[in-house]
Amino acid sequence: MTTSSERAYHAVKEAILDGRYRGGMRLPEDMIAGELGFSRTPVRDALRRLNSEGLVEIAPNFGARVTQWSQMQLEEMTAMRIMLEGYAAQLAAAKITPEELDKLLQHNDAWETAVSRSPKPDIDGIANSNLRFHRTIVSAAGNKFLTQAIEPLWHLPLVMKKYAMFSRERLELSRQHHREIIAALSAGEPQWACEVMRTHIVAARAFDAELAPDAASEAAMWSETDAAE
Amino acid sequence: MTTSSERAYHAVKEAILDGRYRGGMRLPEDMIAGELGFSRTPVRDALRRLNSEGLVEIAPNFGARVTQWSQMQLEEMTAMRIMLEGYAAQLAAAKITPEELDKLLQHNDAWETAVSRSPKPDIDGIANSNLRFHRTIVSAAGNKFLTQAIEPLWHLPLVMKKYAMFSRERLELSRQHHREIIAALSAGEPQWACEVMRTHIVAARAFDAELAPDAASEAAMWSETDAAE
DNA sequence: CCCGATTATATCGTATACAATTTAAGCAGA
DNA sequence: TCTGCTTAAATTGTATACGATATAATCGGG
Repeated sequence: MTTSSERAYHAVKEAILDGRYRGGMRLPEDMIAGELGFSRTPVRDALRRLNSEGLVEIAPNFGARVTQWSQMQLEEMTAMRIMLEGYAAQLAAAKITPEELDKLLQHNDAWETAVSRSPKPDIDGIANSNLRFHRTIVSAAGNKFLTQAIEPLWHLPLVMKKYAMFSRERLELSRQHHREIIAALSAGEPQWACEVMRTHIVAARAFDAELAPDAASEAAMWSETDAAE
Repeated sequence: MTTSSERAYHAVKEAILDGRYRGGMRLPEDMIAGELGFSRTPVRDALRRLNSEGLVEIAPNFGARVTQWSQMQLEEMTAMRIMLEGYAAQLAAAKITPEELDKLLQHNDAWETAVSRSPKPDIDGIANSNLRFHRTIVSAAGNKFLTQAIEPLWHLPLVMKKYAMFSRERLELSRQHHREIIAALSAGEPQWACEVMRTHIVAARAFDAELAPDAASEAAMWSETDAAE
């Protein structure tokens, strides 16, 4: 049986990533405890854990609120992803196993299925399979500290998936990138893998910036506090 | 007044970095609480926070123990430092302020003083001023996520400072590196700064590996568990 | 003498109670 | 009406109690 702390952690995390708990919203321990049917203790554990992952911020004697990122921080996160995931792809190319490659193919199949669902692409499906795809590569890189450094940076795209504009061009380009990444990893070419991965993330950033210049900052900045005034 | 959780956190962290709590040692909440004069609650908070920083590992219904790193993980950590601190130096070169540069000079002065203390170098002084030196650069880089990713990687050199061999050559080389880093940052040369910083860390790794081939792994692997058997 | 089951101990997981602190509200006075 | 102080409410910080779980020790059988 999983502990209450664990379940509280996942429940709150999911609520934040789903957008039910929005940036800036306060998260009183009592409230969460009431919603989930636990006491404050496990909720406290969960909030502090989320704090260390950067999803919530805690002020002494005041409590937790959902982190809201500024436009500048969004750019900082992306810059980090480019560096770290590029490195991950490089390492993975040298040591990825057939099993991991197979898993990668499966996630990519799921991704393509979600993309070509009619009449509209399956946004949740895209986000989930995409995350698994990237996570598999980082895992294959086999550096525990790299994994820990990257994980929090994936919160951003998940929080913002609802605001993302997935044009047909963008999806087609991502599809090509995914396939080329798989090719580079299969071929065991570290530098190739690194550069394609960087391209993949940079291109996504460009689409976010050009197609929806304000959506990102809006999504990030929107706060419960502001709304109340 | 700082909270008990905060103080417990710093107390335990210091004990680990000082080597009083060694790798593999169990840290029962009751025991720590007794030593520090707190109840279990704040100690629990502290241990979970240290867990997320990687200094302790927690198993459900078993408790916390001080993390011990394998030789491979030590290498992974260093590889991460090379990448992240190189990037930090690059960013810092473009935006460091005169105040930060001044602070950097002060930490370097302190470092040189500690190095040339007679009759023997001041190991603690070296470790502390060195950490402040590096931390100032990362802070000047102005990327919050970069800071968070690097901080846990500094635990390693602090835990191992007592085992490190600081030969005169090594200290002299580090001195030159520090000065060149300052020069590159002053000149606002990102690429120069990045490469010197990488050199600095790689060189340190080489000294650790060559001068004391087993000390590192010994320090890392030595465990309370093993000793008891 | 060794091995498996059972009890005992140590430790954590969670709930709850109360103290401490911060924020917000209300009120008096200028 | 606005400012400053006092009071009230909300929320966290900490201690403690009890139940749950894993590890270690003990005991009986082979």
